[in-house]
Amino acid sequence: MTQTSSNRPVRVRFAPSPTGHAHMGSGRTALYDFLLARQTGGQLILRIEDTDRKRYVEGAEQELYDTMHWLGIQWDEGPDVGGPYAPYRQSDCTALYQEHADQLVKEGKAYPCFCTSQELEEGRQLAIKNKLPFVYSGKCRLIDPAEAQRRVQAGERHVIRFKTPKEGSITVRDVLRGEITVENAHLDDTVLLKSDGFATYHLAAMVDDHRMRITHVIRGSEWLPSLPIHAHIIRAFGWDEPEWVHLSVFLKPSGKGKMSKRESADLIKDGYSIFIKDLAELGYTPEGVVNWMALMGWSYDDHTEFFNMSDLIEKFSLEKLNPSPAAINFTKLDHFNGLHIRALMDIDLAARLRPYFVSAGYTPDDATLVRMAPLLRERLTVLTDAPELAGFFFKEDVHPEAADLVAKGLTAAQSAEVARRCLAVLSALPDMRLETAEPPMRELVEELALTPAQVFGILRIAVTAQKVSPPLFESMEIIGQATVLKRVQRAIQLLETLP
RNA sequence: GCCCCCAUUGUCUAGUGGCCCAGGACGUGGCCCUCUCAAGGCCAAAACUCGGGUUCGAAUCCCGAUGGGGGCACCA
Repeated sequence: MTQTSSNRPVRVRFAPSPTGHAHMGSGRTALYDFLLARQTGGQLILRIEDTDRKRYVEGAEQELYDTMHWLGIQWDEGPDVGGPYAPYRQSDCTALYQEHADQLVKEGKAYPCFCTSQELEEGRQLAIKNKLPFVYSGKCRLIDPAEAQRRVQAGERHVIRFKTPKEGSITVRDVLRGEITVENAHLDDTVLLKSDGFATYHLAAMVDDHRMRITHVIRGSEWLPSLPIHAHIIRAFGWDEPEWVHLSVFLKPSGKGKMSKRESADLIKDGYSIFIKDLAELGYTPEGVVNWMALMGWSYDDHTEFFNMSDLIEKFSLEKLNPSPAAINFTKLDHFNGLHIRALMDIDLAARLRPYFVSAGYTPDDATLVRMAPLLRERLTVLTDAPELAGFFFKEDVHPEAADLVAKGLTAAQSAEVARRCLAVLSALPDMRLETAEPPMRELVEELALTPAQVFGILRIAVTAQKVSPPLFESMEIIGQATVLKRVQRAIQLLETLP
């Protein structure tokens, strides 16, 4: 049985390679790791898997830390925070992996392989021709160990391969899928140590998971095919296996195939991205992103979908994970983001909006931002919507299109007259508060025998220069009487220029 | 080509033999509210891939087909 909620503390690890931006797939894995660790009072370990020097990207590690922290994920052990099982960066463990590989060679469970990549490629071609699995021929298994040892010591270029059993089968257990049995004949003699002396994932991850006392390995299902090999390696060392949890893959929004680089580029044009760093810049909140990611492949019950981090820590369970591939649904992200924006308090929303106004070129003051918050809250899908919707609050002057000031069903001259009547009413007011401004304006609408839409429409364009805006009277209250009157006067002038 | 995994509305899912002529959410359409836009409320359309079993009874169990996905590197 799986041990999860209300069970003993887990030790889980999030083990990314610093090869690029963190995407939602790794974000979701890290999230589940974090939730499980917190729920059980266990530990989350961050481990950097940088055994491939060719793919290493400078700065990726720092960006990863920033991204995870933005999401609200913290770890208990890692290269940046230390811990009892250091080092937490695999490039610092090269000697350790070599010792483990040597041990297997000495025990006859692994062997040096001197084949060149050209020979390997020929082997693959042969396999295609004979409709056989693409596995290594095992040619170097036949070399006498003493002879192999001599060649290694002579400095001949080689790798270390695992001696996978050729007979029988192996059964492994995945928490979401149950037992999986594979014929050993279909398994490869996997490379453990590369010719540059660095370990492959297969060796390094198994050694580290063991020495770091990892209880649950949560990773993407692209690892499922190599799970039997990993089990063989672990058993060769005589270690205990962790619980294996292979998460479903994400499909592109159409549901046809995995996300590709090209898809990602197209996505940005629509204001979406699979990279978490981009999501932050596009105006998504960590709460929205977390809620959305958590529900991709996991569910709680029939009617609860709104979760914050502490809800998730309480409710998450491995049992409710879904093994089938899931199409990414960005409109659902929009939905969750809107929900979480609406759950924000005024002061919090104001603080989050500030940088977006700044980068749009405005100089917002905090007091105004806080007063605007209740007006914007229900109208935002992403935080980046705010400057376009509410930039007029911070503009000295506003520049409406004259034609837009003409109300539906009225001429320019009639609209100008309406604007003048509005000006008269508004300038007679003691202040611009909603309670003082709205009643007389409603009376004016009746007196003119027009609709509220006509009169307030003219005013809206005059004051905001926008056809769509936050509620008019509340907005005028924030802008203040002097500015409102100035803008209405300007609108009258504009209307008078029209034929 | 070989191996593995998966399969409920357009999408994410609930559902573990009778409570299901299948529930929720997003999206879509309509209505209400309304100073615009949202938000909110109400309503609607929309699914158990197919074929065989097992059983009194199957979305649920078994087999097969089909479809989808993943993997087959000295990448992780």
